[in-house]
Amino acid sequence: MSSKVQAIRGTQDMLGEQAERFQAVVAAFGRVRRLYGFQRVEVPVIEATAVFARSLGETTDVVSKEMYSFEDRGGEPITLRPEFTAGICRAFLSEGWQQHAPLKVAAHGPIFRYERPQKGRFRQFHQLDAEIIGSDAPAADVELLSFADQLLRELGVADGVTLQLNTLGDPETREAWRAALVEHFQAQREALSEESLARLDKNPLRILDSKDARDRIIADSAPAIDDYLSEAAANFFASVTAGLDAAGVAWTRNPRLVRGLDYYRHTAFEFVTDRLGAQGTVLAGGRYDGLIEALGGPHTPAVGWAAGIERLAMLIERPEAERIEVALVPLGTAAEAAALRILADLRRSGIASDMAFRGNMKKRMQRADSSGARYAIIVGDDELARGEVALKDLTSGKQEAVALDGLARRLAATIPRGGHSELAAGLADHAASPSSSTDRVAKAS
RNA sequence: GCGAUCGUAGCUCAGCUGGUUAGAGCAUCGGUUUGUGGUACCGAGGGUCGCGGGUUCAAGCCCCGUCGAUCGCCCCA
Repeated sequence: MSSKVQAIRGTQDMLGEQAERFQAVVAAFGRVRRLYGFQRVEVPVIEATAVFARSLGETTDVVSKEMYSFEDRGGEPITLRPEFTAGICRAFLSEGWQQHAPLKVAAHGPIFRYERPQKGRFRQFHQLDAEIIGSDAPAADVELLSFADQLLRELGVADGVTLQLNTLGDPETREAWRAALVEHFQAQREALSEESLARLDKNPLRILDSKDARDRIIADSAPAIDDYLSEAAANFFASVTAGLDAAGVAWTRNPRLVRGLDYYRHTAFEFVTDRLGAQGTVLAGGRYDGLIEALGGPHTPAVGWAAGIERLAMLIERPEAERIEVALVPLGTAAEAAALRILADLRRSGIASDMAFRGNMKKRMQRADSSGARYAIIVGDDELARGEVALKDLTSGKQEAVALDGLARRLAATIPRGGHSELAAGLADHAASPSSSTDRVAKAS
């Protein structure tokens, strides 16, 4: 294999079921996004490295070791986006989108991180992303979390997933708590793991979610943020949780859920599953009121989340495979020309169809069958002479002669329009029953 | 960056303590007189056993390296 071309480590090629799962996640995101009034936004995959370096704080491991950075031919430092948020905030500033604040936007696409691949973790992966920029209201947090919650419900993964919620408070709260934590850990530093000793200098909050048993005892007895919350911060968090309760979004408090970077304020959350090993976080986000300032903009409060498409795709029920409705089976050269005409008519009428044009009739019928089509249209010289075709129902095996004239129109009336009306079909499914799509999968399998 | 396990046909795997021309199922392609699919039967193609080196009379099997995969650690914006 060494002489053959191969995919870059940590990238993936998807076909068939994998691609269908991926597409199902994106389609659900698109539907729910519209229900919540989030506009679709498109931003570049590449940005000036400074966009991410400044938003992430220049020094961290994240910036120095885990970004795909390079110089372009003009010598400009460029980075493949390691997240959506910084790029969207940059666009918010450089495109003058402040005039639209508060701005509700959603995006999805490839994300790059130079990491060791493992389960549900790739170097090129894909995220869904939602942001509300320019609102300091707790209602924005609630809105965003409701969106996330409904998305996971519609994907059918909500049952195995819990929303863990915490507050990091306002800057004063955060500083006071951080100082108390450092003091607490310093006092017992001999008992900490080596990793946590390093964290003590770099990122003390992270000791709270250490997996090491030695750290756990110390972390569990660490001071809780609740004792340091300012009145304003406490009120903010209370509004968020009350809003979630009112909206019927289930949550649990996780006082050890933290974010390392200073621009995070108030709400932090993760939707977590136990079904993906060490990579159990399926959707995560929080309030980042300090980020836009870090990019050189005016103080602009904002909240957002991102979710890994691949991880969600692994969790959902297998989606129904895409298939065509009608397969044409022409017999002979004259018939093939006629069949091409019929095929074009069907497709223009919105009926997904294809043609089997190789092999003898048996092979062609086999191909028609394995395409998953509901009908086969058999076009032979006999039929053509009479101005008809044979329409065979591949489920029942019944076959009848049908006039060529108006064939596409007749079929269009009985066959649901397929292919390019996925969004409408999805909405219809949802209206009928939230679980209808999984029901169909169950029946099909 | 670190550790563990793994790497045989497109896919899932078999290949006994190292011993002739490396197998199966599925898939693909063709055939059972180009007019009828889901079954059945016959046949074909497809592998320098990830790659490189070493040990040996002999390596798919043992050793080293390398690349890749998987799972975990670190990290997780």
